Amino acid sequence: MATIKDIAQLAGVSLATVSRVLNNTGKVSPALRAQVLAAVETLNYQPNAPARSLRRRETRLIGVLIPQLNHPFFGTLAYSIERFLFAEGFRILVCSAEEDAEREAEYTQLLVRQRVDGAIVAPTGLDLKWSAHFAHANIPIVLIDRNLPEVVASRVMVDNWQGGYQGALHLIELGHRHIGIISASRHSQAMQDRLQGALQALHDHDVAYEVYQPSAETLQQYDLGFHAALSLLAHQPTLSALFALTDVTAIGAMHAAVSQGLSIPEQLSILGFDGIELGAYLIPALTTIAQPIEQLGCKAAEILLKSIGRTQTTQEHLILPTQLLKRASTSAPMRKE
Amino acid sequence: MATIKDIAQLAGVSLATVSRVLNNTGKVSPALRAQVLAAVETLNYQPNAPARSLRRRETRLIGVLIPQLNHPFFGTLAYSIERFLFAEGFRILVCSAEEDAEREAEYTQLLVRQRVDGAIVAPTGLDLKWSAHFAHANIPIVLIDRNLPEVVASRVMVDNWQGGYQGALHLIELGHRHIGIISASRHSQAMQDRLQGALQALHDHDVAYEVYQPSAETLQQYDLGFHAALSLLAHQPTLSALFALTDVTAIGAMHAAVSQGLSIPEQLSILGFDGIELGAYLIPALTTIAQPIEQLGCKAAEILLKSIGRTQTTQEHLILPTQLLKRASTSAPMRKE
DNA sequence: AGCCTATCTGAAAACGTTTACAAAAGCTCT
DNA sequence: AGAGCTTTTGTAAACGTTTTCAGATAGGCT
Repeated sequence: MATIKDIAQLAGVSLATVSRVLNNTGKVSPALRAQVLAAVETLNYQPNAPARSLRRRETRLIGVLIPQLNHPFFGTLAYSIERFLFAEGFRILVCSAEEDAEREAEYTQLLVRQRVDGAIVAPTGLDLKWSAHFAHANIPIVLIDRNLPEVVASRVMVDNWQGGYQGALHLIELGHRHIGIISASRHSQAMQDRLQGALQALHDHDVAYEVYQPSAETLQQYDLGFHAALSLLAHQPTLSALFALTDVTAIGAMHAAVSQGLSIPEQLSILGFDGIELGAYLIPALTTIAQPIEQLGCKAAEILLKSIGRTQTTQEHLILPTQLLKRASTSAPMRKE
Repeated sequence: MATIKDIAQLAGVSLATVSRVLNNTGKVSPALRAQVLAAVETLNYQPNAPARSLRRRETRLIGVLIPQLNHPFFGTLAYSIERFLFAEGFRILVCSAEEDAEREAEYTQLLVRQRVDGAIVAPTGLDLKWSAHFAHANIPIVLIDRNLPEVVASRVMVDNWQGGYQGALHLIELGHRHIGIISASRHSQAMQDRLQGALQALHDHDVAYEVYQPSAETLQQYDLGFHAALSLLAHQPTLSALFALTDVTAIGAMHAAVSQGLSIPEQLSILGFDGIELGAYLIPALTTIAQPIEQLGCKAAEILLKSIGRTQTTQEHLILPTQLLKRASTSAPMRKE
């Protein structure tokens, strides 16, 4: 691989001059500039990023730490971040913590060692070790999706409470009077907020409900939705709608309903939460409370970029609204006679 | 951030000694080792990866260049690669080319500049510029999923022809005697292989068929499946099964069939190809010819790692078999009277 | 010609590691 | 005590950039 030295030699100039034309910094005469450029061309020179990072003390690398890369929500998130940052000349290092605090901390150290210029992290929330690593290395971070009050950092979140309210309201307005709610996790703040929002709407309109809370954290979301729906439907035959606090959970619930011979939405309405793309592919397509995933990623990246370089920045807290995506899995309840 | 120098100072030893204990290389007395380790601990030292890369002339970074990160197939692929390489102490730099040759080439240069130790690439196939960049920089690559005969490199592929044959055979054995095939792209070698395999099976068993080939490349796979199914069903009312050469295309076809009031699989069987996870979530769950996605990623990573460091390696060509995932979207044709 | 400025160029020092080499220190033996 | 080892340690030179600083060159004046 050609280095700046080779170029200097071939062009008959000094290292400094080469560096200057490569970076468009300082003054260099048109003649020399042309020679250098020619040499760059013939040698097919590509600057050595590690060397440059070492000297410049910046890597133009951003760490993206998410709980699961293969989950459609986080996949889309990573994708939107990648797109935004690419345009700004940054690359991303994706790390999938697998919902495991150990792995999360390990990955964080890796990012620190890599000297990323910043990081966007959707924490597992199980542990805060990782944040100390970033803090100690003085690496700016932006929290995304999952709120952790203890961590001081900018954050961009979704208004989960409002989403929960909105979702429940949708079902109420359709005419449902007995609604099942399937929560996806007992410990996640986001889930609690969604649940509280939904409950508020139900109270406000004086509608009956049942809540299913998972006992253990270990279950996969799909299975959880499946079992939750089965259990709710068995014990509460008058339920006419299910509000699953996660799309994947909602899909599990859909399968459970079908397995019981119920038709959706005629006999049972099902509402999800997240707005992942695959929901649109289902039959019937899933009505859902959509998070602005793309925007979440872009805003986080934008805020992060602003805080890189600054020594002291104020923390921004951005809360984005959810949106009801009315598709085919919800409708007015069937009249029972 | 603490450097090796700070450690040396605090521990009262030389830089070389610190480096030696950090890397477990060379001999160092237990006493000094302990002092160094203590200093590392108190200073919370994290090695500077760029500096290390510069000196060692290796980055432990692997580029992963895929056409679309948000496509479930490639998302899963990236994920499986990430997992495998993490265990081996490598990180990945994911790049999503967006099915755009320009972007692909641009990303390649980026990876070269980053001095990745190797790359796994699923080429868009539109152009070969990228491969020249890697070759010139002497960076080993492994081709995955899409075969490009012109590129000299190891590759791990799926036996698309056999998958096509297997899929058609499945439908034939169910009793279908008039089968529609929806190809997803006219130019992709993989699609052609799948198509040829399917046609062979149809000829071998003397079964009638219709093929739909997209005219332009621009359509999204889902829309393509939708329109293809609509067109086939309109012109060929005796079709009892559709074989879509891509899962997402199959999903489009499913929606089209439902929109025509057909029930799946009773009135129309639908078979996909890829084995993406979301197929299992559909109702009815999609029967498909599954690619061993996880294995594809792991094997590619494994082969790549073997060739890093070696100056001259033989090229490996690995061809993995597909597998029929019998789910709910195919069945024997309904008897018509 | 001589001086002053403005412009351009190059030598050399950094950035944080690893490593070849040499120096030092500890042995064992005569 | 010193020779001849082996083991442990330190010094200094790389790796490929960027950047400071001083030096060179050229032009415009008197």
